[in-house]
Amino acid sequence: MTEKGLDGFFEVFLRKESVFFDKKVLQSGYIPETIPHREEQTKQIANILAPALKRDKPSNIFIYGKTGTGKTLTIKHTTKKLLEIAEKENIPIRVLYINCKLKRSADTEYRLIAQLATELGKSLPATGLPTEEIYKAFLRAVNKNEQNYILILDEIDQLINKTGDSVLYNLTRMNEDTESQISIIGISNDIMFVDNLDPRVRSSLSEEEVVFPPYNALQIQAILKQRAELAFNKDVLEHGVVEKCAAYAARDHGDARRALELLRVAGEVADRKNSRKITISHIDEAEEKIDRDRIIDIVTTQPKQYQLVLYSILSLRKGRGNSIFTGEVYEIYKSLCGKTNTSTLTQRRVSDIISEFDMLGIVNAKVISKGRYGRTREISVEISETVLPKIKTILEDNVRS
DNA sequence: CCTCCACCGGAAAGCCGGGTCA
DNA sequence: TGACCCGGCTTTCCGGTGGAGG
Repeated sequence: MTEKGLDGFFEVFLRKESVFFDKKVLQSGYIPETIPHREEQTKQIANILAPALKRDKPSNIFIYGKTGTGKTLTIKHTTKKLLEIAEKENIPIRVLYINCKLKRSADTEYRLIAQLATELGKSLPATGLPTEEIYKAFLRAVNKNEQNYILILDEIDQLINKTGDSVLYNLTRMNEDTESQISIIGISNDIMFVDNLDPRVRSSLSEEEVVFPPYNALQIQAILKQRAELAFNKDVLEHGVVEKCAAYAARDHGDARRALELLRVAGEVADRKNSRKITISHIDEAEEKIDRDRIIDIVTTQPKQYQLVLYSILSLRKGRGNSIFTGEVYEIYKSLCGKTNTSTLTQRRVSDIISEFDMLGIVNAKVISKGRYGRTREISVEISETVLPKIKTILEDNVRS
């Protein structure tokens, strides 16, 4: 494209009609004014938190529900309203929201507490100090201005599974050492999570419990309609589009986030095709695109050793059907390491890497017994045929360099 | 019914690179 | 500078095991 052409391109782009009126509405950070089909939960949470306005300590809350059931949204919405009132009436309440899954920021005990302290204005080194020191700093920050603190720990199960429940124990016990009041709201999408907790921690964390059931197809439709109204220009949605989006999402446990993403991407597809309407076939394309992007993203961001392992699996796949075993993979992997001058990991480690691929859903590995011939994992590739060639080229390039 | 394969997968410990502090 | 801390990645060690074949 020549420079002139590029100017033209941008100009055309600017003038081009879009199906979107306000795309933000479909993005994940958007908090709508009302949350359909969550009235019950909103009310419960509001009831529990309200005492904070009278300077009492609200009970700790444990919230659970599958992904995309509106947990985070509802909590944010409710606390936002609470804060508005508090501000108007001059009541000191501080809400701290932490997502425990965020890598390198709140996924260990040290980092979580450091993050909390940082939010309260203490700047702390990201590493180096004893954990106890970090607690003290946090406590000092909390004590500095006496008030009610509401601590929201999103995806708390991730944190606890990794680091054990001592963090929660320490946090719940902190109230004894301070004049301020700290309430904890734990959000989890694993229902079993509480059962594995230390009984003391469990009883104090789940003084109150709020459950978010999955949405059904009709509810998802309502949500989509509410957002579509704001996000799109008039009359761009072809008949049946919302219904189809909802159906996709309802198919696996009513994940509203996915439904919204699907709708957004479908809009982008329509835009790219200069279509002034979003049609049902755009939905299909969007679904495929989301799937493809996800896998490519996962694969390309893996470290080199992982890519070597995956490449070994893929090269074993052709030729024979779906029965690849750990031992074979390891053999190929070893020779690949030799060829590319990479340090070779132990089989134990490679075995873990295969499990991780399994969890990411790009491979299916189940343990089987071949009787006399030992026990191993039977590995099959879960990448759809349409993306495989692309993945392979990416891997080949990366593996070589 | 027993054996024994070829791994699985938990626990612990080591190494490294990030850092603090006196 | 050296003692010490945290966290991520690996290695070492090792007990455990489903089921085909004897």
